[in-house]
Amino acid sequence: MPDAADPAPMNARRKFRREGEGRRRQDLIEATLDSVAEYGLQGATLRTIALRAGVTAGLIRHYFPSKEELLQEAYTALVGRMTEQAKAALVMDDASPRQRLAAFVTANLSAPIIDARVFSLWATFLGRARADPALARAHREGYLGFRNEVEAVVAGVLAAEQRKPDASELRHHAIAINAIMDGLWIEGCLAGEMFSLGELSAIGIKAVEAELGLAPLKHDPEK
Amino acid sequence: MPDAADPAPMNARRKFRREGEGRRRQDLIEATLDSVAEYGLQGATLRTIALRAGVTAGLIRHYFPSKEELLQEAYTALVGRMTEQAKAALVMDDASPRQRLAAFVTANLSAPIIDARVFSLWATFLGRARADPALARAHREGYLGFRNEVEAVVAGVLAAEQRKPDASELRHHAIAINAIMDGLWIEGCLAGEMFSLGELSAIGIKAVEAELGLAPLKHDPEK
DNA sequence: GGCCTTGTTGCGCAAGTGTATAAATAGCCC
DNA sequence: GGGCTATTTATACACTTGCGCAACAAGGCC
Repeated sequence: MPDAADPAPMNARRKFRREGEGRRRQDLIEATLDSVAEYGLQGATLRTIALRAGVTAGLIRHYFPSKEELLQEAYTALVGRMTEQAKAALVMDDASPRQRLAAFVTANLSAPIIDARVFSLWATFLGRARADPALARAHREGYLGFRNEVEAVVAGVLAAEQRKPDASELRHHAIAINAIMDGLWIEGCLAGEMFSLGELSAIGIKAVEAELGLAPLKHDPEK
Repeated sequence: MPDAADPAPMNARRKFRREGEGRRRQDLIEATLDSVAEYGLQGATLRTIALRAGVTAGLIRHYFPSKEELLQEAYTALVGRMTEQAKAALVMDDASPRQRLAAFVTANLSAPIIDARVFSLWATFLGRARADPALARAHREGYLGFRNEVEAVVAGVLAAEQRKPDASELRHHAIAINAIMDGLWIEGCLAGEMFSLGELSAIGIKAVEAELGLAPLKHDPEK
């Protein structure tokens, strides 16, 4: 039976469910971030992304006019989530400024902010910032926003210590502390198993307090 | 005259010069780094790289068995050059330990180490470290090597101050100082125009000295 | 100067890419 | 329950990619 030309409905069309636009877009963005983290920008093809999202490639075009726009939105979502998590550690109103600072440092040097997948995404996208002004701008805004948060926390700590830093001094402290946290974040993401639990936080807190010239408070809480 | 089947030698074959293997490989690696920095890993195609190196794409296969090996060697070359430059600032034997430390910090926060192109490459490759064990290992070795340099310099400074830190304390200092320099390096590469000349070095030196608990030496060199 | 090695070119190929578009069907409205 | 429409699938297409291969010529050697 060579060419049976079987008209039987053996080739059934794939079943599918309709989803709301918000849900689909969110799923596609998440699948995009997953694919980029795993395969890089080159390996994150539309077909790979669609497969991970559980749809077919053509559908992506229905929600995003081009692949570039999808990547753009995915990066925006990533940056937004990162800054949101970072700031979340600051909503402890009943603590002393110094305690807030320590908690801020610790939060940014622990899960879920210390995360190899997020670091891969951060590095992958940032590698293209030099050639992509939109990426560069998105990063710049996120960076300055974060640094301003740091500066505000530092100002609170110094005020509680009766110190009156001028704007330049405050800016330098914020830049340095931001650098400390960035550097430790990278080390934690890339080689987390090299550090014992809480070690990075301890190093970070000590370094930040040294930068600010805070006397190390030991077992004696009374000065 | 439709199909003149012109056998005339109008299609001249491209002229070329033979180069030594070392020179060609080096040129190809440089062209690869340029392409990756400009177009990303996705845009750095064999044809793009060959064009920049002034050869045809096929030749690359003659020196590198696959594109992946070419990228691998390019990254190795990049890391090697970076660490080499970083260590170059340490070859000043006639300086005090503290001066050596300051010079080390300054060198790592100035050109040519502060460089947007190098940062793009660093980030691009590191973004794939999670999925590529070879990249991860290359980075790990470079990082540990650099941190050991830092630790050695720190040990020298503290010894000159009559201080006897234990291994754990020394390690923590090295991790923190490494983080400070990494963080400031990133900020300088990504947004160099936001900082005045020498500002990053000044911030870095102050932060490092604060981390080590060194008294800020002002106009009075005598203690 | 002619030969011989091999660095180098030029072209082809199969696989995979993003995009375009027509056909189908899921699910809401009445 | 029967249409209507927008979501989703499926397929086609032009193009690029990394790689393979055979012809070619540059330049050292005798």
